[in-house]
Amino acid sequence: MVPMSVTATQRRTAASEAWVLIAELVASQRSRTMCVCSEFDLAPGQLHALKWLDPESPKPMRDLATALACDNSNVTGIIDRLEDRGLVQRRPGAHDRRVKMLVVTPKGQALRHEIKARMEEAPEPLLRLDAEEQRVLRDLLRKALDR
Amino acid sequence: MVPMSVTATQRRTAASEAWVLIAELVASQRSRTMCVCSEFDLAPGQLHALKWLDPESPKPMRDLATALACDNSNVTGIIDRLEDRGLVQRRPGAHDRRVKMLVVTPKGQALRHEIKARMEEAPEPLLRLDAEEQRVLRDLLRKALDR
DNA sequence: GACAACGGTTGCCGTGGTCAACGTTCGCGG
DNA sequence: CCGCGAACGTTGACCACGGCAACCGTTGTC
Repeated sequence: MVPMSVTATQRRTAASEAWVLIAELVASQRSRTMCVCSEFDLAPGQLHALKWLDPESPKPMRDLATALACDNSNVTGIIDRLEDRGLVQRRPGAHDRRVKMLVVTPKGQALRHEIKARMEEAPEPLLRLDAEEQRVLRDLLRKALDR
Repeated sequence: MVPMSVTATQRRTAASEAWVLIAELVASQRSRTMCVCSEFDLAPGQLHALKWLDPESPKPMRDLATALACDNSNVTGIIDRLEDRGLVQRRPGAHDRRVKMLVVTPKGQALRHEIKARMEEAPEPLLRLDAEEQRVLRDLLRKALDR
């Protein structure tokens, strides 16, 4: 076995354990997420796409595909359905006629706002921490994610 | 607006912000999860099922459906594919002949072990915290999840 | 013994994941 | 200026999974 410093070993272990717990927390909230989907009659992919889109500045479909970590062709279908509902609009790119920019309609913006509000509600396990602990947790995550 | 104590307001805000950051962290690791899936040539559902199954004690399909927060009929297909690969086995229930217990084969156990090892690797953002911060993060999550 | 309830399977349908192939557009080098 | 490769989006095919309804065999209860 390759020798490893004590601190390096501990670093990996604690972070790994934290990661497992995070995965567990998210998994335990899966049904709640699904509830939000059915509440707004949106499929998961459509929900994620609408949540990611920026009403302030239209984004090319390519960027959405990257954000969702999926194929380009996949985004076509998702946007098709969002467009059918009048939540999003395809608009030809200004400088590059290959790209299509995704514009969130007013109707889409309203729905997006509701969705975000519902999804940002903290799950029960986190609410069991006291105020100080919650702040510490938030700050650690901010630091890790470089915010 | 309904009056609310300062502490209650702060509680909700900090926990909610933490939750948003957690969602962001998990989303940023989606492509890595997909890599693990393709690495072992398993679809996401099959991977989660195999990960959840307990080689030590067979579980009824019903419990798996509950754990995956999905319909019973869905589990049938997932187990079909895992069984076709010889990773799990259906076994008639001992006391109740309606239920089928899911047994992980030796081959399935080996694969499960590999999968868990790969999925437990901490993502890069968490590794940027120092050892002490990682421990604090882990302990907070443990407390929240009641471990 | 009839009957509701439960576990699992099957069918159908919609969503979304991959991949290959295609049309349009862009940028670059000859 | 022309040609060529690369990029963006779409389409088609195929599979994995999500829900729902209907069904069968079993179980527990009245």
